[in-house]
Amino acid sequence: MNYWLLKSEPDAYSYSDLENAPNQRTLWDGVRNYQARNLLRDELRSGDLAFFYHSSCKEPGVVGVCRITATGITDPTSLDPASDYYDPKSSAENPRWITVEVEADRPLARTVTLKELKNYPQLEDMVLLNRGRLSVQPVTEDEWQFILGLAEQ
DNA sequence: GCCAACGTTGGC
DNA sequence: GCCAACGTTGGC
Repeated sequence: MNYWLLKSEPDAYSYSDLENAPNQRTLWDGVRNYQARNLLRDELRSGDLAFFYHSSCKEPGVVGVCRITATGITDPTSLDPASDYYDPKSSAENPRWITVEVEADRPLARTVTLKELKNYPQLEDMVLLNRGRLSVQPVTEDEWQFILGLAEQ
């Protein structure tokens, strides 16, 4: 099993929005970055776990855990001319944007803030801290366990 | 294929 | 609102 970190702006879609969604699941749509798309398409597997990270907000940080429940799904917003995420270069026959379904697993006992994550040498190689703008990114098992531990402090 | 201009992300 | 760090676009 692999671990990931998914960013979302809470004003657009927060962890509590996921908890309140039907079946506590949602399609992780709207990603329009090829590096992130390649991870969604090729690397994420059903059963993998991901941190839910709140970005561009008052207190950026990890707020919860979610689980990947389905993969290889064409992003429907890319085919919808009415969507902000519509991409005329994508089609049902040759989809350009592939995504996954996620399910809320559990909220962290507290938000582990970005500010705090920067303090620990154990996390200095985290993608989050070194490649700021990637919205889907891998987390190592050590990083995963360490951050879960922080949340319990 | 290079690279300048431009757009976006996201922390602060 | 600012701006650094990228990513994308498009002329050449």
